[in-house]
Amino acid sequence: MYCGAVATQRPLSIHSRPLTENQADALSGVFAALADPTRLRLFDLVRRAGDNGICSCDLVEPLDRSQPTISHHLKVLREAGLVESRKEGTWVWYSVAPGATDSLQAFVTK
Amino acid sequence: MYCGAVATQRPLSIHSRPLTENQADALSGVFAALADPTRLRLFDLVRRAGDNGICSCDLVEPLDRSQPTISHHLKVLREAGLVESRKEGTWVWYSVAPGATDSLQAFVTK
DNA sequence: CATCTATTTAGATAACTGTCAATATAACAA
DNA sequence: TTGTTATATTGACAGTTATCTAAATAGATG
Repeated sequence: MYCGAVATQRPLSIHSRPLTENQADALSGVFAALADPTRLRLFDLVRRAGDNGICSCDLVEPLDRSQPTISHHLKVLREAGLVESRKEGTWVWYSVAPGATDSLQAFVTK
Repeated sequence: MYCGAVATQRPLSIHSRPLTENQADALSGVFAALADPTRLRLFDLVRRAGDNGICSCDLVEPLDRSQPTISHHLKVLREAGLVESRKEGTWVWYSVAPGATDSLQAFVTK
């Protein structure tokens, strides 16, 4: 068990502590939302669309997946807080949620 | 199919194009490595250890998982290019790989 | 060599996930 | 109302994964 480790290392930030179980659950959930290639490309496409967003109907063809599959992935992204949607008639427009990647940035750049 | 979308949005960077399938595969793999709470906490602990790294034996107890499970997760992190390991006697020391989070930062901050 | 310890590998299992076809729902239009 | 279109939900299935116990490997030390 003892391997001669010494406690001389300096924490990355004096204000932060190791991730708690709850923090890790929450943050890993956001990572998980982007851990699928189809979903990652979906998020990328939505992000490129800017403030107007992009119609769900325009996301099926470029990703070569069935419409239900795209719908499912968009739901995952939405529930992870990465995108938001607004309904307009029969169409649904997706755009990047405000602060979507804040938690990721905070973790990845610290 | 047609939903009245107009191509007025400006790309996030004139130098970047939508993620290709290959790019998405690669990048989502890195996200996947951090998409598990235990692995995320592992990476966090390794990162806090600084340049010296941290002995694998000191990662089992704080995460409350069996030693083989921790070994498995460290392998996943290593294969994702997030950590590197060096053997010292019977112990293995883990530290953050150089440029570990570069691809994540590039995607998340763009 | 024999033994002890740290780590990895193997095998098993339960849970989760990405996908599709089929169906349901919702909104518009005639 | 009837029909058409866009999206969501359901149910199924194959593949992946997180976890454990048990066993194997590797290195240190008598």
